[in-house]
Amino acid sequence: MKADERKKLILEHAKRLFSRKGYYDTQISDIVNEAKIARGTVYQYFKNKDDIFITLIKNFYQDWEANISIEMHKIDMSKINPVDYMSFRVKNTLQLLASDPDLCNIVLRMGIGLSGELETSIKRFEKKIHNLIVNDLKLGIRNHHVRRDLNIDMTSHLITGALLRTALAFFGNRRNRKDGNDIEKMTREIIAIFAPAIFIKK
Amino acid sequence: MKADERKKLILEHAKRLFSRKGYYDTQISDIVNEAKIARGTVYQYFKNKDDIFITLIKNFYQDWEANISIEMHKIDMSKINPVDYMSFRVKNTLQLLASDPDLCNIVLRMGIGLSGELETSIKRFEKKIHNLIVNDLKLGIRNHHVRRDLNIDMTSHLITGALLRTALAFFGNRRNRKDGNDIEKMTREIIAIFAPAIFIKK
Amino acid sequence: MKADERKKLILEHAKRLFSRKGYYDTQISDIVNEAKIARGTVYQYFKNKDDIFITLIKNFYQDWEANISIEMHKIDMSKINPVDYMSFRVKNTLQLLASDPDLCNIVLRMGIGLSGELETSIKRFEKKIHNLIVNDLKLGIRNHHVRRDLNIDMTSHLITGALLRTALAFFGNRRNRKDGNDIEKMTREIIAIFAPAIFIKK
Amino acid sequence: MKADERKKLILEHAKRLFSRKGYYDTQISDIVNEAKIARGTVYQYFKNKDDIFITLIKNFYQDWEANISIEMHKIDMSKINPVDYMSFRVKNTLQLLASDPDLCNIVLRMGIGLSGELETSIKRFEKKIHNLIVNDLKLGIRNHHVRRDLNIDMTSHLITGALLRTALAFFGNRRNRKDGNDIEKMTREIIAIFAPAIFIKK
DNA sequence: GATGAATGAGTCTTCATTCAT
DNA sequence: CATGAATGAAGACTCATTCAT
Repeated sequence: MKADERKKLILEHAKRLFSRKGYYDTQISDIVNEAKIARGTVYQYFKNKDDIFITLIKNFYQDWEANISIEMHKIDMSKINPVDYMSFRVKNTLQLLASDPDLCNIVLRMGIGLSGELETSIKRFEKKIHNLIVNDLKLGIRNHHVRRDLNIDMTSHLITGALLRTALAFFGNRRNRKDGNDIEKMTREIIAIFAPAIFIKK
Repeated sequence: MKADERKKLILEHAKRLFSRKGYYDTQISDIVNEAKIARGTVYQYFKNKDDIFITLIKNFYQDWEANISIEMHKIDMSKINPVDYMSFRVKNTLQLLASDPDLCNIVLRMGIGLSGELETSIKRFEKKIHNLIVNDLKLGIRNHHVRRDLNIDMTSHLITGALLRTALAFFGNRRNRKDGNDIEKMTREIIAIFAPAIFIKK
Repeated sequence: MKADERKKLILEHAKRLFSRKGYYDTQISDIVNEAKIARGTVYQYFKNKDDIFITLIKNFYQDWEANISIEMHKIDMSKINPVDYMSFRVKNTLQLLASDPDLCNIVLRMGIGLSGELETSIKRFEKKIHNLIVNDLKLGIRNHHVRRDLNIDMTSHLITGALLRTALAFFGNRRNRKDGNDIEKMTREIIAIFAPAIFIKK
Repeated sequence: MKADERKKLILEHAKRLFSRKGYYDTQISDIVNEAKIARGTVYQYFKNKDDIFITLIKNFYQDWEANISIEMHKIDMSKINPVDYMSFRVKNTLQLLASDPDLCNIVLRMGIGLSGELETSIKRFEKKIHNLIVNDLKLGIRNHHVRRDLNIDMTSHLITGALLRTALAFFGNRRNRKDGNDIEKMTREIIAIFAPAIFIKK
C-alpha cells in the first residue's frame, strides 16, 4: 500500500472514531484495531495522537477553502442579486458539511474539552466562517443591498450559529441523512428567515 | 465548614477549571489544589469525576428552569404582544448565560469529546431549549401571530444556534463581559433579525 | 511509612539495580518489584527515572563533601607533614568509596552511555576530585613541599585515574570487600608510588 | 559498493554516534540516516545492534594487539633499559588511543550502563591492559630492575587507571587534540611520576 | 469527616527487527 | 543485495480512586 493511501486509511478510521467516541475516548488501540494495522504504523505517519486530529482538521480547511474558491468562480458577481448570492453561500456550506457527517461532528461539536493546539485548530475554522460572513455583509452595505444600520459582528455570529447548528442537527449523525433536494429546501428556509431583516427591499 | 459549603466549594473550583482547561485536562489534583482540600475529600461529596461534571450541569438546569418559571410569572400572557414575548424570552436566556461565563463555556462548547453520560447531560440542555422554542412557535401559530408556513423545527434550530453562539461569543470569556445594557441591546438586535421573518404583520 | 523513609527505600533498591544491571537495563518495574511497592508510588517521590539517578548522585556528592569538610577539621594543618596529608586525603576517599560498593560502581563506571543531564551529573564528580587534587598540589608548591616543575594538571589526572580505578577494582563488587586494615595498606602503597615523584625530599 | 566497504561505513558512523550519544541513545535510525543507507541493510552485515558494538570493540582489540606485537619487534629486548622499555609501552598505548578519539571515548567510558555481553567486551580490554602491565612488572622483578616489594596487582591498577584517565582527559574529545610531540611529552611526565617508585636505582 | 500516601490499570510512544518487493 | 514499510513487544508515565490513620 502506498504511503498516501495508508495515511488516508488511518485518517478515515480516526475520523470515524473521533466523531463517535470523542477525541479522549478514542485510543490509538481503537484506531489500529479498526484499521487492522500495527500500533507502530500509526507513528510512521503521524507524530502523535494530536497530530492525527490536527491533520484531520487541516485537511478539512483545505477542502473548505478550495471549495469556496471553486464555487466562487462559477458565479458572475456582476449579475447575481444579493439574495441569490447569500443562498449560494449557504448552500455551499451546507453541502460541504453534509458531505462528511463525521467531520461535521468533529468540527462543530468539539471545542473546549480539547487542549492547546487542538482547540486552536478548531477555533480557526469558526473564526474564518465568521469573517467570511462579515466581509460579505460589508460588501453588501457598500453596494446598498444590505441595511446600513445592521450590527455586522452580531449578525455574523447569529448566522454562523444558526447555520452550524442546523448542519449539526441535520447532518451530524448518519441516520437522518439529507440529499441534494433537502439542502435546496433548507437553504431556501434559512434565507427566508434572514433575508427580510438583512436586505434592503427594492 | 458545613457539608453544603464544601460541596459548593468543590463545584466552583471544578467549574472554573473545566471551563478553562476542559474536562479531560482538568485533574482531580488541580481541583483539590485550587480548593485547598485533600484529595480524598472530593470523594466524600461526589461519586467520581463524572459526578462532579454532571452535578454542575444539573444545577445549571435547575437554575435555568427555575429562572424560566419565575420570569414567566412576571408577565401577563393575555396582554403581552408576541414580539415583546420573544424579546422577553431571549433576554432571559442571555441574562442567565451572561451571569456565569464558565458555565456558559462548559454548556455551550463541550459536546462530543465527552463520553457517555457526560455528553447526554449536555445534550439534554440543548434539546430543552430547542423544544421550548418549538412550543413557543406552535403557540404563536395557534394564536395567529406566527406565520403558518414556517418550518418550526428548522427555525427553532436556527434560533437556538444563533442565540447560543452569540452567548458564547460575547459571554464565553471574562474579558469582553457584558452588562445589563448590552444585553438589552443584543436582545433588540436579535429580535430585529428574526421577527420580520417569523411574525405576521398586523 | 514516612515520606523520607520511602524515598530512601526507593533510592536503595534503585541504587542496587543500577549498579548491577546498569541504568538502561533497570526498569521501573524492577525497582517496584524489589521494593514491593506500586508502580505509581515511585512517581510520587521522583519526577521520572532520570530523577532517581540524579538524586542518587547528588546525595553522593553531599556525603562526599560533608565527609571532606568533617575530615579536614580533624587535622592540624600547621603540624601535619605533606606526605601524611596526602595519605589522609587518599584514605578518606578510599573509605568513602569502599563504604558503598554500588554507588562506587555507578559513579566510577557510568559515563557516556548516559544521556544529557545524567552524564553531566556524573562528570561533575570527576571534575571536583580533579580540582581538589590540583589545589592540594598548588598549595604544596607554595609551601615548598611539592616539586616546582611538576605538571599539575596531568599529575592530577594520573592520581585521579589511579585512585578511582583502584577503588573500582577493589570495592566495585561485593565479593572482594575490603576492611579498614586493607584500606590502610592500600593507602600506604599508593603513597609509596606517588610520593617519591611529587614531594621534595628534605 | 563492496561488502567490506559497506560494513566499514556502518561501523564508522556507528562509532561516531556511540561516542557522542552513547550506546542507548544511538538509534539504528541515526546510523542509517548518517550513513545514508536503508534500515534493513544494517541487518545484512550485523546480527543486531549489539553486534555492531561488539564488532567495534573487537576490531579495536585486534588493532591494539597487532600494534603491540609490531612495536615489540622494533626493540631489542637485550639492550633496552627498563625505563626506556616502560616509556616505549606507555607511548604506544597513548598513540593508539590518541589515534581514534571516538573509540577512546567508547572503550574508556562505557562500562556499566551496558548490559551483558557489551559490558564483558569492554571489560576484556581493561583486563588485558592490566595483565600486560602485571607481566611487565614481573619480568622487571625477575631481572632485578623493579623493586621486589612492589604490590604488583595494585601498581598495575594504578598505572592502568592513570594511563587511561589521562588518555580520556586529553584525547577523549576532538577539541584538545594532541600531536606526536605532546605524546612524547606526556610519556616523559608519566614515566617521571612512576619510575622513581617502581624501578631500582643503579 | 478529612487526609494524602498508595495503588495499578490503562495509554501513549519508542525502536530494534523483519520481510515482501 | 538493498530497501523501507510494517511490526509489536516493551517501557515510561498518568491519574482516578481507595483506604488506613
